[in-house]
Amino acid sequence: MPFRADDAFAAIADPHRRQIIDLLATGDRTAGQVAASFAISRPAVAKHLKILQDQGIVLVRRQGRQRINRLNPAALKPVRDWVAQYDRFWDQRLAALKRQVEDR
Amino acid sequence: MPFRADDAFAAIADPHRRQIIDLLATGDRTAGQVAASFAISRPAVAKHLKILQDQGIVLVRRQGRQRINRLNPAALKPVRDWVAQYDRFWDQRLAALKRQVEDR
DNA sequence: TTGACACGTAACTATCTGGTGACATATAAA
DNA sequence: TTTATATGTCACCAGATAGTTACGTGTCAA
Repeated sequence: MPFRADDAFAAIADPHRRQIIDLLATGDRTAGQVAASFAISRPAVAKHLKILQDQGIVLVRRQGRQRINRLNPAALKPVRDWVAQYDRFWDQRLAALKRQVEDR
Repeated sequence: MPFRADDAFAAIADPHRRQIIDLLATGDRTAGQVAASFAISRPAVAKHLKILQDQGIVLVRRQGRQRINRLNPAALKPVRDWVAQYDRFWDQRLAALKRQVEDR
């Protein structure tokens, strides 16, 4: 049984999708604008966008015949939290500070 | 051209591999011990371990006929750093503190 | 040396994935 | 209404992935 790519971890596994996220971090973009930034075809980008949308990482609002994509970084929190477990292994000081902040 | 799963992001995309990482975080384990913790076959686990080893996320030392696997969380840093870019979106305060620490 | 054990590595299969081109739909403009 | 634009979606393909069983290799014990 192969695993289903249905979580945030799988969503960010693809380099193109990470690039899309990084691009949207600089500002909202229509699907066409996003596609124009990549060498792959528009349908390929649309698929990536859909996967990101399904995970809530990208939110869409319609504006006329355009669909404006907006980054929702909060959806990355599961990934961030999982990885943050291991912060202490490479940065004790930072982890200690972080715990202080979070426990407050 | 499909993407090659050859980075840390792809390595942690599989739920089994994250479980292996979480298991090794509690202590070193032989390949057999790791395999015993999962419903999938031993070769399947061996493959996952190899992928993690190739990324440096898991280190191996031989001890007689055993191969002891040890977690090397520092190899997760690329993931952590990428995700951390977006910390500020959901926790301004924490991000500010972090920058203070890191810039020092 | 013989056998058991721990482990890695084929070889193979089913399924998922990312990609493409062609087509459908909906909105804006002429 | 007609045409152009923006976008989503379908059908399909090649390659990657995760899983299996079978087998090979090296090490310890009797």
